[in-house]
This record gives sequence, C-alpha cells and structure tokens, in this order.
Amino acid sequence: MIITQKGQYAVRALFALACSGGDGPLKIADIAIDQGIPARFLEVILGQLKQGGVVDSRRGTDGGYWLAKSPREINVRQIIEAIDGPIEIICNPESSPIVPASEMFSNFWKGAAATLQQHLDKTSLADLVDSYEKLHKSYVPNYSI
Amino acid sequence: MIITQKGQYAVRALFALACSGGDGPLKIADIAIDQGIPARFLEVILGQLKQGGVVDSRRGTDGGYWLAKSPREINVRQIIEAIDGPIEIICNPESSPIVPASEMFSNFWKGAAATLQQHLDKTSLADLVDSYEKLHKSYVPNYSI
DNA sequence: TATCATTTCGATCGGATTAATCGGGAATCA
DNA sequence: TGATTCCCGATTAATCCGATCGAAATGATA
Repeated sequence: MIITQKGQYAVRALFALACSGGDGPLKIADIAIDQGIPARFLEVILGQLKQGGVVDSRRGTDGGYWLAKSPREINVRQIIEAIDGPIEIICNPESSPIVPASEMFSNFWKGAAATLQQHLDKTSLADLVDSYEKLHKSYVPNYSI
Repeated sequence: MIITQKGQYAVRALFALACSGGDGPLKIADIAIDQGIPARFLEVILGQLKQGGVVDSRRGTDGGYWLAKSPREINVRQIIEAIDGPIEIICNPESSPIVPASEMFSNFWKGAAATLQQHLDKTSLADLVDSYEKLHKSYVPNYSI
C-alpha cells in the first residue's frame, strides 16, 4: 500500500463535504456513516485537516465541519500531504550507506515520485465530484433507442 | 514510503549484476558490499528474484547469480513487482464497506497507480546503467578551457 | 569420493508504523 | 442550565517490515 488508509479516509471525508455544497456544517457522525469511516478515527483525521487549514469547524448543537476553500482549490495531493506528509517513493534512512550509484538512484526515485505528485496535483475535489456525478448518471437506464 | 526497502535493494542488486556485464556469476557477499545491502537479507531478495525468473544462479565454488535476461529486457516495474507484488496506490481490505462513491474512488486510485506503473515500466536496467555512466563521467574534471 | 564454498529454505524476532479506540474537557447555542 | 458537538492527549491492538539464524542441499574441484 502506498497511501495510507488514513489518507484515503481524508479524501473521502472531504469529498462528502464538497458534495454537500456548503449549506450548513456536516457532523462527524454523518460523514462517518456516509462514507463508511470509523467515527472515532474520523475525529482524528478532521482535526489534522483543520490544522492544515483545509477545513474549518464549529462546536455545539448545529456544529460540524465545512471546507475552508472552494472544492476547485483543494487537490488530492494537498489532502494526502496534510495527513501523511510529503509523498515520496522511498524514504532514505540515515543509516543507509552511500555507494557510488546512490546519487543516480536518488534521482531516479525522485523522478518517479514527481510523476505521481503531478497526477494527484491536477485532480481537485471538484473534479472528484464531477466524476462521481458522471458515473452516477450513467446508471440511469436510457430506453430511448 | 511507497516502495519498500526490499524493493530498492532488489533494484540495486540487479543493477550491480547488469554492470558486471555477465562475465561470470556474482556472489551474494560481493553484491552486498558493492551496494551496501545486508548480506543475509540479500539472500532472501535474490531467492525471490530467482522465483520470479529475473535471475538465475549456481551453487558451489564458482557459484553466484546472473541476470536471466538482457538488461534491456528487465524494467524496474518487473523487479519491484517480483519483490513486493503488484504496484498499487491503495490496498482495499475486504472489510471496507461499500458506499455510493466507492467505485469512483477505486477508478481514481487505479488511474494514479497506472501513471506510476508506466513510469517504472519504461526504465530498464540498461537505462539505469546508462544514467549511471553518464553521471559518473561528469565527475571527471575537465581542464580544457 | 571427499571436501569446501556457496546457494537455498524456512522459521523467527524485534521494532516501527498504522489503525483505531477511549475518556474526559471545552465550546456553542437554545 | 443542559444538550450537543467538537477537541485533545494518551493508549491499545494489529500489522508489516527489515533483518537474522541454522541447517540442508548442491556444485566444482582435486
């Protein structure tokens, strides 16, 4: 596995917030049921996303969470990195000995990471909502010839 | 971390075999020193690569390992997958509940994995040797104005 | 055939990381 | 004041990964 479960949960939770369109905050419990995420774990995740400035929140009876920016301005890479830290292909332990080919390999893995980062960069929450709606529409049977 | 240490070791070990140019097998101990890999761990890795048909080996006094195919025919993706299994962005546990957006997300992560796979696909062992030699040549000081 | 060097195989261990949970405290609003 | 909800720190539980070990099988050589 490359991206942690926690990171996936984060994307799903924000997707739910984006879908709600911003009329009133969404409660943890509701998002959890909606997206099949353990509620208590989602608490932790949303807390981290708030720290990262991706969402904002309010307590109390009509409390809950909402997106801090527009869905068009939030991309998947930002979400993942707010949760799991920088997206790397490899993590270079301090102890790893330097051999003649180390530099070449380091460059190579950096290049691989870059292609992945770019791909996640160019997908925004709005894009996810779009693809979901497109996919969902195609389920509606079409009987016109 | 996305690609395991074990996978990295595998690429480095095969790089060493590719560099040796195929004159006689290379011993585990030698590769280990050359690339800074724990020898005992390299045993496991090379065993797995043999199962995957990437290398071949012989025991005894002049034993050791060699590439089963030409460096041009072995790419990084094959190596990684022989060691760590298929390159996925996410691993979907059985227990994960299905929600309406599950299919959309599944497609999305598959797409992300595909870009990474393609990048690793198009880099062969021969390419790595080439980049290493190119990089190494640049270290030689050039005093001609 | 005897011997030596080397690969081969399976089991295992500790540590790190991750997933998830818990209890209680603090804000918000009616 | 009370109900609701977020907030925070600590803790457990489970999994995975890197690495190691001992002993057996095999091949080359003399």
